[in-house]
Amino acid sequence: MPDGVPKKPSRIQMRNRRVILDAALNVFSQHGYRGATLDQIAAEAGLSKPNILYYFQGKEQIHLTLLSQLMETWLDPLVELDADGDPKTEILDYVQRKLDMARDLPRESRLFAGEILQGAPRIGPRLESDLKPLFDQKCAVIAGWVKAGKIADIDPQHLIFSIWATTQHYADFEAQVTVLLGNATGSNDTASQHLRVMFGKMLCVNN
Amino acid sequence: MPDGVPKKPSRIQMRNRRVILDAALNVFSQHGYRGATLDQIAAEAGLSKPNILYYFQGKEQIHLTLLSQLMETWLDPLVELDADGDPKTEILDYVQRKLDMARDLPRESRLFAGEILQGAPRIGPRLESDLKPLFDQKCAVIAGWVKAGKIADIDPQHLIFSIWATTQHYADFEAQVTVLLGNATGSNDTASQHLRVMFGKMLCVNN
DNA sequence: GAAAATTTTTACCATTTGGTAAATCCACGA
DNA sequence: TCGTGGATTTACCAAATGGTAAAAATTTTC
Repeated sequence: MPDGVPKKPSRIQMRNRRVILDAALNVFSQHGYRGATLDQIAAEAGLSKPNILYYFQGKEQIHLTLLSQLMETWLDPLVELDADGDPKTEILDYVQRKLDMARDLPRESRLFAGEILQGAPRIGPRLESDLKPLFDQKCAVIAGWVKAGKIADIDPQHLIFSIWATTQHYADFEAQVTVLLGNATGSNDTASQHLRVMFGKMLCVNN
Repeated sequence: MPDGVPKKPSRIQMRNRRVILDAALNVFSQHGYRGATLDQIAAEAGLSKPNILYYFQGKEQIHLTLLSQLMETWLDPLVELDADGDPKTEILDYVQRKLDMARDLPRESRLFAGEILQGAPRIGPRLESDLKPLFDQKCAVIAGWVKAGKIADIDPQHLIFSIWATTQHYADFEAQVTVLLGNATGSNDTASQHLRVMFGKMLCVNN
């Protein structure tokens, strides 16, 4: 059986892979792909550099692994958008899920933002193969709601862009947001409330 | 006069500084601070690396110079927001100016986004000193409009965040937008129309 | 408990990168 | 046209960086 079953990873392999990926997520999300170094990742993971390269083929593979894992998580909230649900509720719930994700997974949000910002040099293909089909499908769903007069006449594509932009903003531009809000108050769900009002009014059929 | 007047720069100095900064903007906006190299900048500028270091003290100074110059341009559209104008018009025009800037200066938008994404390590102080006062002032203006019942009851801070996020999205996430829109049609002002409708409905007092 | 397999460390290496010193080139005013 | 000061190149350098080979340590298996 010269190449058949990849052999299941040992406990120690599982643990160290997780530790390395978590450390790499910290470093990559903060410094970008080129700004991150294997030494930093190794230090953060509490392992030696050669030991890291025992678990991953190289720097690029670590980055790619992170992006791949992230892609699934990233699409989840949109997958859940249900064509058979109440249109306004479905969209507002989607906004909330996206905002929750930016809150709970800011490192992932920044990792993704950094990759796209640089022209998606590594994840580009998966945008086409994974993201675009889902995007087109959900745009069609929303277009159906518009045509049926269930929500206001709005361009589905740009609606989704606006949802992404406004929700991810709180993770990706956190440094700026923190400065401007004075980060004193528990302004946590002020954003949630604002976005709920904003998209709520936008979808309203009257006026 | 051992240190008084800095002496006015020659034509060749003016030209080369501009050339270098333009090249650096290309490289920094595409690869981030650490991802950019002096060799890349030199190649892009058509100069040798030591020659670049003849005009700037180092890599960091080039980056800082770009960010400083950018800061002014960046704040301009918000400065123009007039407390004495028609509230809805003022805000919608501001959205349009921001969107125009994302269209005309995508490199600058990405440079800024990259810096903030990494925690604003170099421009942080100027967020406090330059951006925050202006932000607070304009928030007060908008809050006044809200209190006077001239626009809907909306949180000024988060309104501005939403405007920044949605407009800059088209520059910062261009790689993604291009994939998802199929970049075929002249979808240039579809975004403008969408944002106009979106923020227009949001500010509407009725309902 | 010894052999086999896996994991970790030590000691490197080639390349890249930001930066410097000094020699050379060149424009331009006297 | 010649000298002078600014502009440019050549030849480097030390540190950092991604990565490797092989020995040593450790765990697992029989």
